[in-house]
Amino acid sequence: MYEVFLEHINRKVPLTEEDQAIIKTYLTPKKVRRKQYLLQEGDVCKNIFFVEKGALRVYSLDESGREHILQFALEGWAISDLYSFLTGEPATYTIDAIEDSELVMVSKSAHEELLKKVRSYETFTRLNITGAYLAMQRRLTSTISATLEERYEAFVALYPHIAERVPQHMIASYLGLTPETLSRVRKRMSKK
Amino acid sequence: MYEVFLEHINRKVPLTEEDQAIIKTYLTPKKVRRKQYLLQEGDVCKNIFFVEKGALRVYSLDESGREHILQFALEGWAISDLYSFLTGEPATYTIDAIEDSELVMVSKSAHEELLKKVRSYETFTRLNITGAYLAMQRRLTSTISATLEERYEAFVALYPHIAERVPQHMIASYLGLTPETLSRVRKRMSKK
DNA sequence: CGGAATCTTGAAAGTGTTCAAATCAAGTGG
DNA sequence: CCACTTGATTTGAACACTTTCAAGATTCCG
Repeated sequence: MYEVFLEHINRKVPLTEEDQAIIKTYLTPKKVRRKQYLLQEGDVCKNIFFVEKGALRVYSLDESGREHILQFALEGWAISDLYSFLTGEPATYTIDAIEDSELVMVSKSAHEELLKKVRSYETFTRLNITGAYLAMQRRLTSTISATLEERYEAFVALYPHIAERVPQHMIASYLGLTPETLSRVRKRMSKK
Repeated sequence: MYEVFLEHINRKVPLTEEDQAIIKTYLTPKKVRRKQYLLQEGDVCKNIFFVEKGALRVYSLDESGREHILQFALEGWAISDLYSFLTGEPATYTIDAIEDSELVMVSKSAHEELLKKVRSYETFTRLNITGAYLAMQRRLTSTISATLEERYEAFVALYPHIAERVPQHMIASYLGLTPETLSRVRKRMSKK
């Protein structure tokens, strides 16, 4: 158990056997079914989830009830409402499962102790958040300056596995446009 | 010298006198004039800059030569093309000074050594990037789901000091709209 | 003072959204 | 395994909003 997760850390920061043993004692496994909530807007986010298997999404809801997907997470990815997790404020995002999934949970107290006790865990956390920051930076730049075609193309090029597994209206939501528009964009593109 | 920078770290992670002394040996001061480049697209970004005084911006240029501002940086903020800095790839962003500014530079080798030698520096780096990540997440959510009025209002509420010191067309660029549109948005808002 | 940059305003063009309906695909229960 | 219900995707037409292009007004800085 926890192999996917530990292997994922190991790829970024080499872990000693001892580190691995310590880390394991702080982890909790969790299985969720398709459409099941992991976090609902308004609740406090008490965990970081690592995906061992399956697919999830984080999204916000606006006044008119529309969903805006902030992030997808497949195998090897981490998912959380980080602001709520760190501050204890109510979550502004909702997390649910797109497919039946198997997760590893790290609670807030576990996370804090691991940061203190296992330096490699802090380094892993730093590298992880740095990667997430850079990915989001690219996405923001593309959202602000690229055409719809380019944005959809860039998404498929960067996350082909997601495009295959996730319904189109969710990809539209991630890209910040309506399902109708994405359908038309795809049609325009297929004509070339 | 370096007081603003060290004080900024201290606010996030308490530093011992010894830590401070070590860190100081890795820093280099730099002054730049208004409109001066710190980094140009295509060059490799060799430093992280901390602003002690002044105002800077990071932006990308699209095919038609339009500027898209990714970030402003005032006193106490850090600025860099992090992807280029970390990977050694050519920068996709340009950095220049909006006002005459005083900076503290951390070179790549200095950054790496500090991460290894001074644990508080790694913790500071982790907290810093986490804060930047959360700020960008809010911005992305607002870009995708809010109206122009709301986005401009949120920007002014969050960064009043920037709105005062930076020309409007740069704020328009940051928000991802044309200067004309921002002018009209402001007019609409003032009528209420 | 004078030129450059900035901000504002107008009208036309372009682009994405909305709303409604049709088509297609998938999952469920009999 | 088929019939049925529900969800997802596509298409069309009218509409709303932002951009573009051009020009005028204002402010800033050398």
